[in-house]
Amino acid sequence: MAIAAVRLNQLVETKARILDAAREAVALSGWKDAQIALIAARAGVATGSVYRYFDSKADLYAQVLALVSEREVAVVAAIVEAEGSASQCLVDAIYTFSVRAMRGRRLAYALIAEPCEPEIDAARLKYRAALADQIARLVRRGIANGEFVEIDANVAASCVTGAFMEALVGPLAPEAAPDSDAAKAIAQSIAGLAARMLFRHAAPELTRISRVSA
Amino acid sequence: MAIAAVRLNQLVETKARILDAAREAVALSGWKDAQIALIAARAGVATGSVYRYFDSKADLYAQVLALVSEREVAVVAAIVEAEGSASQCLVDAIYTFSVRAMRGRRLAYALIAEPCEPEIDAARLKYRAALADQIARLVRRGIANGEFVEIDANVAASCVTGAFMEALVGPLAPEAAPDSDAAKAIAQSIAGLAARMLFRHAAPELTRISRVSA
DNA sequence: TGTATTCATGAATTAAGGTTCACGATGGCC
DNA sequence: GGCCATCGTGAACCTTAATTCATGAATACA
Repeated sequence: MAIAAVRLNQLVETKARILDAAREAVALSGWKDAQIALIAARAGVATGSVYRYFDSKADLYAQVLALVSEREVAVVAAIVEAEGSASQCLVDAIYTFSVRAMRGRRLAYALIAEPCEPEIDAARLKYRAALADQIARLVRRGIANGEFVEIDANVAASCVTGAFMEALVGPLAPEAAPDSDAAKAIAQSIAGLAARMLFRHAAPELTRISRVSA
Repeated sequence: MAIAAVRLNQLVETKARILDAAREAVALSGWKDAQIALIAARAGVATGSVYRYFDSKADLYAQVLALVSEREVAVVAAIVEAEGSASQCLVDAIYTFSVRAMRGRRLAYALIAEPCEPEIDAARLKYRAALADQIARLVRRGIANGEFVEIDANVAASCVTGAFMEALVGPLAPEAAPDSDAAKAIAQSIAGLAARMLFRHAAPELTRISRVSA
């Protein structure tokens, strides 16, 4: 039984190594390297072995997406749950998400926006939806306590999510060194802008933030 | 020469018929029907004939995208150029774009959000960029005359474009119920919200708009 | 009318990876 | 140690459309 546990552990480790290899390949050069044969080589297993752990390529990448996304959604969820005004939580959530995305720029781009196969693209929608759900909760809280304008929470959450996502990865996405002051300023701009959509009263601190980024 | 002109005309017509067939196929059932053989049959020509007019499948759909998109960008551009406050132009532009998109839901969904082949997806970026460019011009105008907060125009345009595009995806999705009254209300919500990001002073009329959609 | 050129055809070819599978190796169990 | 179940292997197989091309028809022009 003790030995069986070791064996099981190896299975889990191999699966993890394949997932890691897949994530790394995408983080390094995007979806063009997301080929089973390449991933297998990178993970140090045979092509066929990948199919001992995953039903299909789509299944593999759905799990890669889940792995990375769940962490990000959890981070945002924690901020959403935090004490403080809905306005502040909203700005914090977007700012934090943005900074984290900029840190893993290539991977974030791949997971959010890079053209990829339809099947993988479809899996991304779940991630986006999960993120928008967190924002929607915050929006409801802000509306309930009068901080935000009264508006359909789902539409508002879509707008907010779309705004910061597009600004982060869109064609006009700013290129700045991760963790640099410039990157932080951009994240602040984005967070400030996106959150402004909902504020019932203009946020005085935004002016300062916008000056920093200008 | 007169006969040669007729012949030339037929060539142009055939090309147009193929483009139309491609657009209609996508408008009817999305990218899964975007196959050369199907398009050819729909246009009443042989499969190979498509390649007399287009270099490749990607080329064909790039032209379909251009055809449809240029019209939409032109509509937005006209509104951007129009008299009036930048705020009003911005709301009008987004509202009009949204209403037009909802009118041709299936096509708009395919052109904006539906998972599709990477090569076609890449072509969509040009459209998005062209649209964002129009918004950016408006943002600069609004900043210049003091209507909008002072912020990097490209970041702001990305946020605005991302906001209304993302918000449209849900309502445009084939599974969403088409309802034109609700569509107008949603378009108003989206336009009001997205524009609010930039307003220096809260727009009093948004409250009314938000009530309509709530 | 003869001939060259262009255009249309659609079955056959290609391409590119995902997926399978027959076989060998390894570990667990008695 | 012998046997069974599981896992690893990677070359061969498939699948799915895009793309090509040899052939024939139609047209322009002399």
